[in-house]
Amino acid sequence: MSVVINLKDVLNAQGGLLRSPSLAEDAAQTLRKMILLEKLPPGTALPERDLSQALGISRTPLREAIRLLAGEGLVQYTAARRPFVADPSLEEINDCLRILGALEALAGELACTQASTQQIKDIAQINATIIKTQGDNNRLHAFQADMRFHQSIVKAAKNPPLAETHAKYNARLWRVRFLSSQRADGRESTRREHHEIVEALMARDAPRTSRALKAHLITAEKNIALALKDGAAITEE
Amino acid sequence: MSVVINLKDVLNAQGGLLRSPSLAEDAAQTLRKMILLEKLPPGTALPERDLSQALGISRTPLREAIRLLAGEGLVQYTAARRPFVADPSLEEINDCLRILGALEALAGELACTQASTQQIKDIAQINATIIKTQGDNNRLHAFQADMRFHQSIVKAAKNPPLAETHAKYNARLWRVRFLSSQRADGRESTRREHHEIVEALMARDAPRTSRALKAHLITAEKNIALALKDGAAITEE
DNA sequence: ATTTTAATTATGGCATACCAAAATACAAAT
DNA sequence: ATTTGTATTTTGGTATGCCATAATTAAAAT
Repeated sequence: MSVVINLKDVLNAQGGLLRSPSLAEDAAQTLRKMILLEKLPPGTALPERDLSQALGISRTPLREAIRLLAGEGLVQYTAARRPFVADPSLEEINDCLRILGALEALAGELACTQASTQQIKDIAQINATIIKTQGDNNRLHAFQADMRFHQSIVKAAKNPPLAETHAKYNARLWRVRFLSSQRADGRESTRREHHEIVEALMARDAPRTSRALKAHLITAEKNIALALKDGAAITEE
Repeated sequence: MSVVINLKDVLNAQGGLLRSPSLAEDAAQTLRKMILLEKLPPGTALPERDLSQALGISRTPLREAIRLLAGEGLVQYTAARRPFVADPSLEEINDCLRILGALEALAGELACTQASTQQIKDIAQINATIIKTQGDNNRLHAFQADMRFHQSIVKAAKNPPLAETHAKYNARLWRVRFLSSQRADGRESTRREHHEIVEALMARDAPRTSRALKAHLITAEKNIALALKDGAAITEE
């Protein structure tokens, strides 16, 4: 062809400020969303050529995006190194939940000594919002608020690597946790446990906070097991 | 040129069985060793072209190798997205050690219920070997035995994601832990703490094992701080 | 009809070339 | 000598093409 246009420039001109510097990260974000919202259900093959064409980029950045997701555990490889959307068994999910529990317990412990009073206030504030929007029919918003609650605790621990690893396991478990959050079952116990967590944090009682968070994650484990039993939109192993 | 040789084939023919299926992973392993042994000291720039040429591969797999190491925290990026060997501050090291402590505590807890008696015997055996080779002058061997001790505990927990994340933080801390292990200081307390860990495991006492491992990592934190104070081969921040 | 085997196709791994932006070196001006 | 502006070089990001192998299909033999 005679005229070559640079996609990056075009998008930069159009999108204005909010452009990521890398197509790979953009693609990773897009694929992440598609996986979590089950546009790409567990088990789906992820051929480089098709996907890159679908996203309008070349194989190189798409490949990198898939590697990123693999690092997060959202994508796995077959023996022949073909990537597909991870399809974790209940056992694997529980393995991850226990890790998440340990990470959040540590975060809570650290937050008791590291968090500013403002940060603890913020955490309490987020929880208040969760309670207020309890009745809303928009489950996605409620769920995202819950995620913010946990993230703000981890952030208050002021341990960047911890925040990073926590975020990774969070992403990995996002789908099943969202699924589980859509059931009314655990809602009351969630409310109670959140309250206990906030109380413990405000008292800056590290062991108590740690215990409360660990217990909260065990409850989550139970609720997820129930949600998966019901089948819902989840593919069975 | 007229004759094109395929490097992969040549290496396969030469190296025999022990070939990794991917140049990227090979390169990652090579670079990992170079970083840990300080052939590539903290702060060293990692330009894609030079490195790929040095390793005899193209930029594509080298790039992927660097991304892998970045995922492990061994490599960081500048604002301009130029990779360099990570140069963690003492604070960052301590952040990681606390995470490692939480992970190993969880592993010990799980191992108490999940490990086979054979696995616990193996762990005790590894510790016996460590004690036996205490006086050896080959500190690298002694250190590697210590690593095996901790890894075998994590393995006994039978939680693959936990093992993976643990390995990652282990790699990230390998250099400083090795450095610290070369001092005689903490050797006696290490011996004592290892003993307590093994005892707790054999008793399958989960809280005790958890406590012992957490305490062991806190000791490590202290020893590392001392080792870094002395300067040694570590670049100051 | 079933199993084997051969041909074909699909797919990931790798090398290479080009581009834009960042870093650097250098020149000129003060 | 210091600073500022400009040219040059370096470097990471991306697209593309080729290759070897795995996956699949077709054919043939039993």
